[in-house]
Amino acid sequence: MCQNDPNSKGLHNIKLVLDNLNESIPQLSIDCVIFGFNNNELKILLSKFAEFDLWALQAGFVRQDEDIDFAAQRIFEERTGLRNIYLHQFHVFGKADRPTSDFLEKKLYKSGYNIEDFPFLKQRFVTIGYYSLVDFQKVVPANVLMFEQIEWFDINCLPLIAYDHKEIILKALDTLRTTLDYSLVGFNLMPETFTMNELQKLYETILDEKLSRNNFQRKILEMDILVRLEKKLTGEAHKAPYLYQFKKNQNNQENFKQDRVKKRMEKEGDYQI
Amino acid sequence: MCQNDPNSKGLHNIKLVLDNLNESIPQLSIDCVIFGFNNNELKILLSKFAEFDLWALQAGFVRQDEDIDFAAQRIFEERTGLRNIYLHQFHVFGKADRPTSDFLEKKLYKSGYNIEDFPFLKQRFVTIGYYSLVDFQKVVPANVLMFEQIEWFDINCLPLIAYDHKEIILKALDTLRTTLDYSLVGFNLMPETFTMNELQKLYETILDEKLSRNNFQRKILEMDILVRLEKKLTGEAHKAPYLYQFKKNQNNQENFKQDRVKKRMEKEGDYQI
DNA sequence: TTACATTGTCTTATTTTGAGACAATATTAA
DNA sequence: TTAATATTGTCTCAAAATAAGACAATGTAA
Repeated sequence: MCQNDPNSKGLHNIKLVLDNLNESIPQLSIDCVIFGFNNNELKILLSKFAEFDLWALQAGFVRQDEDIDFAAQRIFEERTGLRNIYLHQFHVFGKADRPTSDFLEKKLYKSGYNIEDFPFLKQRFVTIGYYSLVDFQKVVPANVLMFEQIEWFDINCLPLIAYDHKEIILKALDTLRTTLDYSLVGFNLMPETFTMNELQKLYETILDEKLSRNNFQRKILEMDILVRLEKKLTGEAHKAPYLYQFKKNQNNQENFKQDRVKKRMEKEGDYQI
Repeated sequence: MCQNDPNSKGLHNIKLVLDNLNESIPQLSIDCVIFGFNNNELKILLSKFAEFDLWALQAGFVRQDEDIDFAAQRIFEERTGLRNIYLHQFHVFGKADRPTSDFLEKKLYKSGYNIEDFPFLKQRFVTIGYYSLVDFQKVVPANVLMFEQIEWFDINCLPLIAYDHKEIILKALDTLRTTLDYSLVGFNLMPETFTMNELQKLYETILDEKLSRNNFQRKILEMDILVRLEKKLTGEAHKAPYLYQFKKNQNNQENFKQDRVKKRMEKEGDYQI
């Protein structure tokens, strides 16, 4: 499942990072929060630093001749193998006291590197957060640079997270929840075919709230974004559910739309006119 | 109305820009889109480059020891005199071909400067867009750096705009429209007291659509965010409207909320569950 | 005093949402 | 073979929200 190039692991790849940095905009980075859905759990893809028990978002830099959106695509593609997936730029994190990478210092020193060669370890970076929604089954996670492991983690069960990436993850999740677009999120996170119940579980997981079965089905079908296929015989002792598929063409990644706001407004006693 | 320090105009202030840049994160800038409402027109505050017929957003850089949000506040305060106004970070613009400041080159050369001293003129900057909503009457526009004029422009009647600032303005406007929060927008853009009709005009202007008078009044009053004051005798030949005021305390700038999304969804044939 | 334009509010029809009910049905147990 | 069971697909009806029309109230001008 996981393509690990043995040559692209460990701290010796710090040179590659340096090379990347020299061709990139200084003190600016990109962090990708990659969401997948599997086993009724919303997951994100994290990479483990070689020689540290620390996990981080899929990150990289912006080359001098590169659009920031393209840089995000490149970083995303390197780690997932997927192309043409919409990445949504959701927030810039730029506190003056953002954590730096100086935890690497000691190990680099031990490994015989000259610390003076890595001034960026102590520099504050401003980072642009992107998130994406992917079909869990289609991703082939790949290690890059100084990471030695890449894995999916349940959003409710995260390991020790590097930098302020926990905050970035929470902000991405919040943005996903408050701007949820029903057709787009489902389209990207679900496999080819699925049952209505599986789809409902996805939205319940993202929103962290129970939805009523009858009304969910009615609304989704009214939206006219699904094709009903044959029944799925699950082998279980009850009526077999239909399989569904998202209608093709109709989904336009560029046309990312927001939603899910009214409900929050109402909860807070506010609503629109 | 406009505080113009004669010492802070013209190209000779390019040195100040240089000083700022040397203490700042390279190739990263901040652009503030400042919205005001006056005379039933939605306006933004633009500054004119000295010696050019070119207008630009209120922009600046992020100091090495400064939060990006704080930098935006500082830039905003310099130009408006206002403090503690919420600035909403809405998008990062980072195309590889973003226009640079090289149009300044010729004039700097003529003025006897050494062009080699200004390498940043040809560098691509990534810029973070912020927008804010302010009470038109409270702003005291001030020139800074190499700008010689600062003025409000009707959103529908803009002058020649520098860089890609037109695109940034349109994106800010789009964000304002699609995430409109009724209580917050009104609270910030309206003067102390106003009539219901004036408030309705504001929303109609922002949304660029006509709203029905009866339902607007009902909904706004149901939101319970206004205090009704005495009537306003306008001298016109009809029933006098009441004056209103936003309830104090109740508005929390940190708690910026989104709205206005459902309607757009519906127009596009999509809606939430 | 009347005419007029606009305001504040009420009413009614329509649409949307929330919640319960029930028949249909694939499998298991008897 | 039949009954029991759990889940599915759909319908119904009440409640809530929204849209649109109507009308009395009222400052000012004629």
